[in-house]
Amino acid sequence: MADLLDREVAQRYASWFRALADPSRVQIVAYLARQARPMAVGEIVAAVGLAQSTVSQHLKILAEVRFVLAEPVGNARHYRINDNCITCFPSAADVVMGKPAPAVAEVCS
Amino acid sequence: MADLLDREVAQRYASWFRALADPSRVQIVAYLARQARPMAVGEIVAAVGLAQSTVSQHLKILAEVRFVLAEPVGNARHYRINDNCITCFPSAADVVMGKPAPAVAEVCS
DNA sequence: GACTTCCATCGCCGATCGGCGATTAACGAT
DNA sequence: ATCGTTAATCGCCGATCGGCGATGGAAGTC
Repeated sequence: MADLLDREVAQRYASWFRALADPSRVQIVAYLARQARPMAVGEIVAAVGLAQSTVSQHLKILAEVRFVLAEPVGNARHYRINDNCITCFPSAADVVMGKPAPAVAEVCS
Repeated sequence: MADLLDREVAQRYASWFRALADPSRVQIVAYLARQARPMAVGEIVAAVGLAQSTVSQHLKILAEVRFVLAEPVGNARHYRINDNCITCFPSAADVVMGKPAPAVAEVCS
């Protein structure tokens, strides 16, 4: 029981993985990660081909774990990838798979 | 729409993330990844402190995506981490976060 | 054979999920 | 003030999840 991953850490990582537990959300995050500029919701809707309300709900889930960040632009809202997650999320995957924690970065703010 | 991640790839990755979308399963995988030898179900039950049926169900989910492998040993069943996942799962996290696919390893058999 | 041990499976429960259409709210333009 | 436009929220649905106790089956022990 000594080398059992701390429950709070496990819970945080699980919340990250749960945010990507849906193929549409995986596509949205990967899509935003590949864009140079922040994208409006309508553009994401066009890209993934789901209803606007559905995409909005997915974006809310992704924003709650701060995988994506939003900024209001006039009438619209632009979403972009959170650069901190680009490094800290894969490192979480490393930790789960047994590699020693790579220094800091545990919390991607 | 061009740089939208392929749906099938997104689905496979989502199934991996969904397998770790629960803190108990994160603990189980991390636990097995840190063990030198395969562990019996009873040992895992003792480590995580859940009912035996619950742990067995979690192990089934983890085995379905081949994060863990099982081998019968006499009366018992020993579970161990799938070494292929140690590299291929974090690389999936990299792909989602926009890093170019690191060569092969896409499928951790 | 009878008995124990180990684990998978079943059935049940409340809770959460993923999808959608409809509505509401905020903003820009006229 | 009245329109469009954009996006968040609401309410509903069926489906899945996570937990448990109980049952069942396979392998070891006596």
